[in-house]
Amino acid sequence: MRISKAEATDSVNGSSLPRQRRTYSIGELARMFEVTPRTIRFYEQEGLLAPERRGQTRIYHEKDRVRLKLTLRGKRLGFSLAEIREVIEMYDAMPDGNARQLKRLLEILADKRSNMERQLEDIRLMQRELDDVEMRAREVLERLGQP
Amino acid sequence: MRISKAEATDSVNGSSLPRQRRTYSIGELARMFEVTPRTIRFYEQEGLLAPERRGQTRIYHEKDRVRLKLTLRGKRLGFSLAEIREVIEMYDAMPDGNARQLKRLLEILADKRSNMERQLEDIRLMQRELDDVEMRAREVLERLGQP
DNA sequence: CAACTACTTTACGTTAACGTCAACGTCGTC
DNA sequence: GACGACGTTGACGTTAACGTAAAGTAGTTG
Repeated sequence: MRISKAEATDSVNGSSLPRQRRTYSIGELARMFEVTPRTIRFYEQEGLLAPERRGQTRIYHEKDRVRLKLTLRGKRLGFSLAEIREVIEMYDAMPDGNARQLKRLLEILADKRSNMERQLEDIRLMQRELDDVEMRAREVLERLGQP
Repeated sequence: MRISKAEATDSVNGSSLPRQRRTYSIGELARMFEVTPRTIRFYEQEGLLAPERRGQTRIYHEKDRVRLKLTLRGKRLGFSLAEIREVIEMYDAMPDGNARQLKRLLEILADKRSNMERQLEDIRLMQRELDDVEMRAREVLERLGQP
């Protein structure tokens, strides 16, 4: 569990200004999200990214950046790369997806939802624990005469 | 990311009724929390649990059960066993803890807190994504004439 | 008492998610 | 034209968190 901070502001699809012709090198992207190039290449190998190529070199567009962002967010929520890929793949296949696939997608989404409900509850409970522990710790500190 | 459900209701320390003389075998505990005995032994080996012994056999009390519960909750929130152990250890050492240790504990707690703040935000964002994807999926299904 | 069942230790295997290192190509620039 | 920064592809190493299999013990049940 890293504690990154940047993650470049930008909404996911509500792009009002199509000043989008920006591209990124693997290094830029890596610094942006505080990961290593190795990580990004690994995600590609796992089917989470599919950047353009100029010769050997990878060229990343906005779409790729957004995917990477979603991937990292998913990771922080404890999803495996395989799970994330599954959703991404289905999302991409959506416009022409058959009914069976779409229903499967809805299932997965429902699953992730309940997962997050549980996490919300876990967080609430955990916060109480932390409150409790912190209170006790402060009490002891008090008794030690050290504010 | 498993989707368990049980996790035996019971508050963490607000025990109004001290009908506490219940103990558990490793198997009982395992079924309770839907983990394997192996997992529980592993947690002990990693210093997260320290059950009583009757001969060779492990005997778990309420205290151990609560610890296990907190451990699993921590895991679902993405904490490593090492992190969880650190907090548990400091918590146990609290009554006679020196000021330095206590301040360190408060630091760790603050860290976990900010971690969870971020997770809350991640969850909100992720829920929006899911809403979005689900909407699109339903639209396509609609167009296929299959409610 | 034999067969279960649940428990134990020891030890090696496995998986995910990268890290690390080698060996090489390609720019820009001093 | 040598240097440094950045990129590439293998390929092997590493860590966390268990799984799995072997081999033994302890209680109880028909």
